[in-house]
Amino acid sequence: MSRRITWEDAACPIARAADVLGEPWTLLILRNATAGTTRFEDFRAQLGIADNVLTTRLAKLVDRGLLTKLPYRDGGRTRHEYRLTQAGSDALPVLHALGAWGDTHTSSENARGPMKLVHTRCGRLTRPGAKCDNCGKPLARDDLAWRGSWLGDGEIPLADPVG
Amino acid sequence: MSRRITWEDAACPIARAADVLGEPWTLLILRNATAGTTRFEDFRAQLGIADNVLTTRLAKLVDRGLLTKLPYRDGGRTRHEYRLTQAGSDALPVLHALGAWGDTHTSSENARGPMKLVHTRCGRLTRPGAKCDNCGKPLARDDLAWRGSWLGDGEIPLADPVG
DNA sequence: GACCTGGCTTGCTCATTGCAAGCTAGCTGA
DNA sequence: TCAGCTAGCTTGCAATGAGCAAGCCAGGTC
Repeated sequence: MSRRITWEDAACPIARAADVLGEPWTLLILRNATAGTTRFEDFRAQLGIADNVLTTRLAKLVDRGLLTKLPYRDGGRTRHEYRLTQAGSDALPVLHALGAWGDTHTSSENARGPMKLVHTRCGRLTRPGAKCDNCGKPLARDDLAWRGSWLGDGEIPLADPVG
Repeated sequence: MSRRITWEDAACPIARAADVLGEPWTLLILRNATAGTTRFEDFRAQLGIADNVLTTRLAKLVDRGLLTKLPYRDGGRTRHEYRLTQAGSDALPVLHALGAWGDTHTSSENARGPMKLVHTRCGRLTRPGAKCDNCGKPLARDDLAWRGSWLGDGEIPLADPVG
């Protein structure tokens, strides 16, 4: 027997979080969802993930409540998109903590400087946290954007959760 | 071919971090190392991880600089222990972010309340951050302890990095 | 000398991954 | 009308990875 262990019912919240977020691909799917990706095909193309793995990962994220599957109109037909829920958008501090660690303790030839967080209300860079480093106002998710690194040179607003 | 993808050289720091931290078991090994576990046998017993998987995970963590392998005296003989490096201890915000998410968005019959962070200098609970919520002093790693959840009722000081 | 203990390694089996191909509903184009 | 396309899956196959059990080895103790 060799079924992979689950920590879904662990006493430790870190273990329960790692049960979803600690699988290969999941953190990157969440990263891209936070940057606004919603569609199967776009996740596939952006990540280079295999279709069947993407299918199972998206299903698990929906099952655990981080994403929700919503119908949308594409021309005259109905398709589905995966949108962040509140729980999914609440994983943002995890992504920022990972990004900070990665910036400090890893390097890559392909990296073009660290990933930056922009407070669009004042237009300046800030660290993640309760308030903007620059203007001191509370950092609402709607006023945040990512810049640099894998994103190219553009500024990417953080996706709103549904609901 | 089916070799698992590596994000070691990705442009994105989140991806580079996820390359190490996003593997099954790795976050839990780091959690236990932060709580003071240093020896192969203790990791094995505490986590219930298979020996060969533990071997490969520890090796990768050493290779990526999160742990270091140090000799120590056991009776008259030399053994080895795995100690957190600075890079390994800098992953603490990742663990706290995961814990916070897990506390908020997952539940378990086995959970006995959330995991808490104690500022041992003032003896009160605080949230992770730059300063203690209670006494306002800067939160040094040496003054922090975990309490509750998977740890039982005791208070566990956070392991010091070597170096 | 027999046994123990910590830290691996090896061998086996099943699960998961990567890849490629196929499938389906509903569109577009001719 | 009918081939072709597209998004989103599903299926099949080969290779890697996980879980388990057993074995190995050095340096102890009994």
